[in-house]
Amino acid sequence: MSPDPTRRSERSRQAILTATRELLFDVGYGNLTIEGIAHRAGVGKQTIYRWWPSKGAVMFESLVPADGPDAALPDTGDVEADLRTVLRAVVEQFNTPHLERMTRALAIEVHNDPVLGREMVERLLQPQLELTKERLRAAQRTGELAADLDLQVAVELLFGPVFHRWMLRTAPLTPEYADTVASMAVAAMRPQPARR
Amino acid sequence: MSPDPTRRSERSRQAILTATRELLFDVGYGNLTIEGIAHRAGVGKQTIYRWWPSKGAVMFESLVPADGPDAALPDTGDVEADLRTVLRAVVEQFNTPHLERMTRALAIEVHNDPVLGREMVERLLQPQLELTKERLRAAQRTGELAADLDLQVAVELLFGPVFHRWMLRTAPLTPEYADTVASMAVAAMRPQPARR
Amino acid sequence: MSPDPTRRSERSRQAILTATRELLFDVGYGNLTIEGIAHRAGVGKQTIYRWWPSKGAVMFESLVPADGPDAALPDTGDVEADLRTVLRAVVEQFNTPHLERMTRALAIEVHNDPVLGREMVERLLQPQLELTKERLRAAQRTGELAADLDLQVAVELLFGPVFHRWMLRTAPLTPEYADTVASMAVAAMRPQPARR
Amino acid sequence: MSPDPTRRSERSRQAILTATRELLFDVGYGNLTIEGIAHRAGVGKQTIYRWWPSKGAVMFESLVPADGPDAALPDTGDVEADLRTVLRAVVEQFNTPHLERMTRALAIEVHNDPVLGREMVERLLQPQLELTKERLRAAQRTGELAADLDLQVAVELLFGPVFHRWMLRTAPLTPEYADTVASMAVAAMRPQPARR
DNA sequence: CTCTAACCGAGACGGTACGTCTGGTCTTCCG
DNA sequence: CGGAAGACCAGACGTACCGTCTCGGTTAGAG
Repeated sequence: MSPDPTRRSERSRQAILTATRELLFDVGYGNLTIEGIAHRAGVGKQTIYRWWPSKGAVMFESLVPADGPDAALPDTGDVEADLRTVLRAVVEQFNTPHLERMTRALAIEVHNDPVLGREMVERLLQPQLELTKERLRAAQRTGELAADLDLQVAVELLFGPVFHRWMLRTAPLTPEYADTVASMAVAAMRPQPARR
Repeated sequence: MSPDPTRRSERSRQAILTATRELLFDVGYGNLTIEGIAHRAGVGKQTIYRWWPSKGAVMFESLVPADGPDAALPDTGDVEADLRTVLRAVVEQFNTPHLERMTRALAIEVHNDPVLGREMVERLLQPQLELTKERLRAAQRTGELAADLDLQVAVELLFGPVFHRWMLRTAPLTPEYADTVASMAVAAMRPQPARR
Repeated sequence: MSPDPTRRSERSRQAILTATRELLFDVGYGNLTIEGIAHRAGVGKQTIYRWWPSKGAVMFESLVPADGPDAALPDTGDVEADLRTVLRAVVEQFNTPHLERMTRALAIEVHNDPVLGREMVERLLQPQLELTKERLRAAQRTGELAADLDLQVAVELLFGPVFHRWMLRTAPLTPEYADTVASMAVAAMRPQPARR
Repeated sequence: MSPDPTRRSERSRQAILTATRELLFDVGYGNLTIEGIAHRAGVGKQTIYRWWPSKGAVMFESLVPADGPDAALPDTGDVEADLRTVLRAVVEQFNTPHLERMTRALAIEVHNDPVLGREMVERLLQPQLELTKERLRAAQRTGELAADLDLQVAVELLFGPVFHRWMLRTAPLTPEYADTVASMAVAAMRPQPARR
């Protein structure tokens, strides 16, 4: 029924993924076409349709990192400082033009196609969030952060504001902004003293 | 050069905007076409192209509320409670299927077209954020919140986590989640005691 | 439903028919493509599909003569001589390379598509046969040919052998062959003396 | 270089020819594809390309009769009667739907591919014509027909009209028509008395 | 009775063309 | 003269086949 993966040409696969990445930079996601990818990759259209169900799926796979195992976050003993470092990195990534293009393309596909979107989030985003959660867990153990903190909420408190500003372009994404968000989020995550 | 707006047929304009809204629900943004809108509205394509520069612009205008002046947020004297109410309303809106569809369509267009996106944000989002900021200002005056709080950061701390979870579908958007986010954000916004 | 012929662009129509004729000569019927016609004519594919149901229909229309009213056959008073003239003309036409190409293309379409084939035969062939029948009728009136001759059979007796040899390439099509066929066919069409 | 015929799988060969014949009836020549044949025959495409140069060649071979040596024509002593029998048989064959389909497929290929066409004519048609010529020769010996009759012309005079009517569908192919053509053709072939 | 070369089924590959759909522009005619 | 209607050029869509090319797995004849 579905094609035999052992017969698949790795050569063509790589050419398609590379061409997709290049075209994404050159012409943008809105002008990305299957025909364009096939032509640039020197490949028949059917070879794309045989292995991917949609344009979004090709783009997604073309952007999945070759995934060496993600390095753990730094742990200086000061969780707030470490999270500032993380958020500054995120902000920098959002400010890098070609990474921004790619990320917006992914975001559009997340909105367009829930199924594919879920996979993108799981494969591209969750591993990053997981690293952050790991650092937060360590901070819980040292008592820097509240023991009963919901870690999923915590990462959203950290990254949500940055996403919001990036997506909606309501203000510039600066390193200082990253610091502010990190500080405030950590403030909310610390063990709350008497209050309550 | 550009068409004379006094000659414009209000009848056609309304038909186009209504047809756009209906099609957005029926077929989704990805399958929304200018031809489809023209046909459903009983209008020539040229009439659309004459008055709007792009598909996104038509959609945007079709979704702009008839804008009675937005009511101010409630002020019970307890800013945290009031913000919980606000976030619960946002969550409910994100959980209403046809509003979700519309919002995702807008989000896609924000990513696609920065110029149009800016306008959308200004006309549809900023007024809502402004109301929230107003409530926060009141809370600053009563001393509930820190006097030096950056209000733009504050609203992002409130709405960012909800956007993040909605956009990426990482976990269900529940009223309890709204409460948690509101509480934590407010915790970060209160005057910080000795610390610092 | 079907397109409004009053809106039709005569410019495009002529460009398409001309391009079709040229391509028929250049690349042959087997390599004639709709895309090729559209490109050569500087026309969108849809403009072809809007007005013609098939490749054969375009080709057919491109080959229909601008039809000034066909001149009558010569009448020298000697029907056999006149028919030799006619058959020699047919043979010459079959021996002209680009006319042969066109005629074989038409023949293929006659076999392929009975409906279109019928129309081709009626519009392209029948008028020629009718002229011949007219000449035969005159010969019947002068007593040269049998009064009870079935004219449809008569024209088939004249042209059938030539078609046969042309189609099947069983032997060269020479003027002498035309003469022989004309003579024998006329012999069969003359009033048969005692016999009967 | 070219494949070793001793290794050829007779099983596959037969499966291909059978599948071709079946598909010719089922879907028609225009919709006959190599892939379809391969699939129906349970055979790889390469096995077809290895042994035949073109679709037409496969079809041709699939239609070549198993050729027991063709029986001679009847000889009742009355050449006109015998030829009526022959032409009635031809007419009947043209009126048999699946034989008609096959014959039109062959005709198309004759027009398309002169080289293959020549082979088709030689292998499928000429043997039949030869039998007819043999009968005509016998009639020449008995004096029924003119001694100087060109036999190639003679068979074309007999079969040409029938081909013409069949190909162009200008009128129904009836047994009476066969009789008429036979009678007139024979009239033209008899020794011409004084006339000329 | 192996060994090995060729054929075999299968089907992926780079391509071409199909017929359809939509985008954005241009043209015609109606009110 | 604006607007409905829709034809126009352009070109991407996803599908069907083309003819070539691997891939293992028989299979048959030479050693």
